[in-house]
Amino acid sequence: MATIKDIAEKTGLSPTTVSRVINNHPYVDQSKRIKVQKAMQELSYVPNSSAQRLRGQKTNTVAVIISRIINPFFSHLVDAMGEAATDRGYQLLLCDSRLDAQRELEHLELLKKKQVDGVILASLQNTWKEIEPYTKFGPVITCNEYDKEAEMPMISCDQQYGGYLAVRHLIEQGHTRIAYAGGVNRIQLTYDRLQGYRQAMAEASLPVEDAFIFTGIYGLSDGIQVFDEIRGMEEPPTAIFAGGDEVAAGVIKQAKLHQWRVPEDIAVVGFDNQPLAELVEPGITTIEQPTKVMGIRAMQLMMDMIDHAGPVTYQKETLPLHLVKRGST
Amino acid sequence: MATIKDIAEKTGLSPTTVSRVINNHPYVDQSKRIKVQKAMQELSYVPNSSAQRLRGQKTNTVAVIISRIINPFFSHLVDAMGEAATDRGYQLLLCDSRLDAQRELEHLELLKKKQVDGVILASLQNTWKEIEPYTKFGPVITCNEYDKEAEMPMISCDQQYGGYLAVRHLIEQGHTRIAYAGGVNRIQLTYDRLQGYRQAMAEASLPVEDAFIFTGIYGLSDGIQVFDEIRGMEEPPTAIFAGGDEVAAGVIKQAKLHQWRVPEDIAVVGFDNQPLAELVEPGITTIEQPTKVMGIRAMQLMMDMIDHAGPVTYQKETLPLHLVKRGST
DNA sequence: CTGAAAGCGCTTACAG
DNA sequence: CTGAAAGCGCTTACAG
Repeated sequence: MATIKDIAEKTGLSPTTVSRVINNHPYVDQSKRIKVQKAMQELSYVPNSSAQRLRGQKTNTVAVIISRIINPFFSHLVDAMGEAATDRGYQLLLCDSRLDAQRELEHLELLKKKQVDGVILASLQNTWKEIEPYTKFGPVITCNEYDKEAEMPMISCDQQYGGYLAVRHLIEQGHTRIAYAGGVNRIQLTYDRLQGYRQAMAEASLPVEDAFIFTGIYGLSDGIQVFDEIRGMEEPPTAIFAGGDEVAAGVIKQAKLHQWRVPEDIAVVGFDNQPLAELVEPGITTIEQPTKVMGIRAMQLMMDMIDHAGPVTYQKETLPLHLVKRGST
Repeated sequence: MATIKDIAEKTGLSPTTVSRVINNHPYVDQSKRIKVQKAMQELSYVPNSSAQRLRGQKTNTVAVIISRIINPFFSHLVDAMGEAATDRGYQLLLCDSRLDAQRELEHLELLKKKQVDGVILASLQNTWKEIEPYTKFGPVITCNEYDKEAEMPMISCDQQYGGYLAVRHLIEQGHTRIAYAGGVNRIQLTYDRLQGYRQAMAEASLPVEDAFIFTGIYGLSDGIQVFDEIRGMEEPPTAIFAGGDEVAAGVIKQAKLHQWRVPEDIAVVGFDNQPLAELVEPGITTIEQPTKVMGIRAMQLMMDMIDHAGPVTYQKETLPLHLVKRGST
């Protein structure tokens, strides 16, 4: 493995000069520059990145923490972030927490280790109290998730409004008995969606029945289970707002299995507008999040923070959300 | 940011001793060990990873090259690899080529830069000729994709057999006019699936019509387009083997739109057994790949190669593939 | 335009 | 059991 010293020896120049041509400095004699470039070619020399990082105190890498990459929402978000990073010569280090708070903290250690220049939290398993100590080691921002108490930049969508939009739509379709099936309320984002549900119900003077509120619901199988519970009710809801398209797909799948018609017997609204939303039958009415824009904005903000390195004014940015109507309502 | 020197000063010991306790060396006086640990706590010290990497000539990171993370096949593969890596203290650096050969080569440069200890190619846009020079800078293996000429370890599935299984199944269902819609033949994996198709057809003495062979087909919209072409044919096929579940889903979606019944008017077989295969209606008969096992095996093999660092005997490993029967056939 | 020297933060023989 | 010294491969003032 060739080093800068090898190039220096081969060309009879100093490592300093070689370094200058590597980094495209001006004030290097043209003929020497060419000589160095030729030698680098011949020895297929590439600068050692650990040495550059150690010396430069910069990694050009940002860590992105998500809960799990197999969730299409995250894979699309990461895809957009990665593109934005590459455009400016940054790398993205993918870290999944698998919903484990401890693991999330371990990933934040990357900042202390100087293995990354900054961290984007797209999933949030800890509270601001746990996160805060890390912020003094480098920029930390949130994307998608947020925390009311946190004092860091956050790029997100108005989840309460999303929940409100979904439920208002169901109410407009004439429903009064509406169920909710979402994640865990400890997470702000989930909690807010439920608040949006309550807001729409209150606005229409409709009562909220405890039995219609399902929490800790995430995937397809959860959706199936929720439907089974609904099916067993004396007076079941006629509509359900699910906190994810996969949950919605599970409800629909199971409903059809039991000969319930969608949307006639049960109407369903999902969340995210994932590809599967238009593949299942009927298509899922859903709340679309501007995933791509959100990812790009978050990565750009992060890179700006790193590049300017000044104390960035703490800011929140909220992106619009809208309803996509399909056959399930 | 505390360094090893800070800890040494604070405790009145040498950096050497501090390093010893960081690395859990034996032969450190117990009381001193505790003193150092306390100081590390207080200064919230974490070793600088660039320094460790530079000094140790090891990164504990492996690069995984895929074409695009939003492809569920890859997100599941990466998920499995990531878990296997974490289990042994390795990190996974995700690199997407977006099907661009040049970008793939740039990712291979990570090996020269010593930013990773090895590379797993789960997507392959270059030929062995281009890849080969990189192999002298560290272990490079293939997972999922393969190349007949390449002399590197490869963990993969027998794609020809997969294609054969799919088409034989259609033939057993009584079909004789069978179309194929897959990727680009420049890729060995794709080419082999088509060979499997030909093999099954030949075995049943069925002719292969050129008009029934569609290549360069990848996503949902490609599937829609393929169906539209089929619909316009004088004598259309009665079945189609698609090189991916998304393509299959596109065909089915468009078929239903035009009132063709699936499988009565057109039977469809997909590939990968992705979640969506059981969500669409009818469910997609598909070829299941042991994605998880493949990912874990590849990562383990890579870590073995890195850890033993000896010249690994060049090996190929082929994993089983099987048919999952659903409503689309 | 060019080079010698110092140093980024660590670890590992080596000597005690 | 412990420490001084060298060195991993680079870049950046500094002096010329």
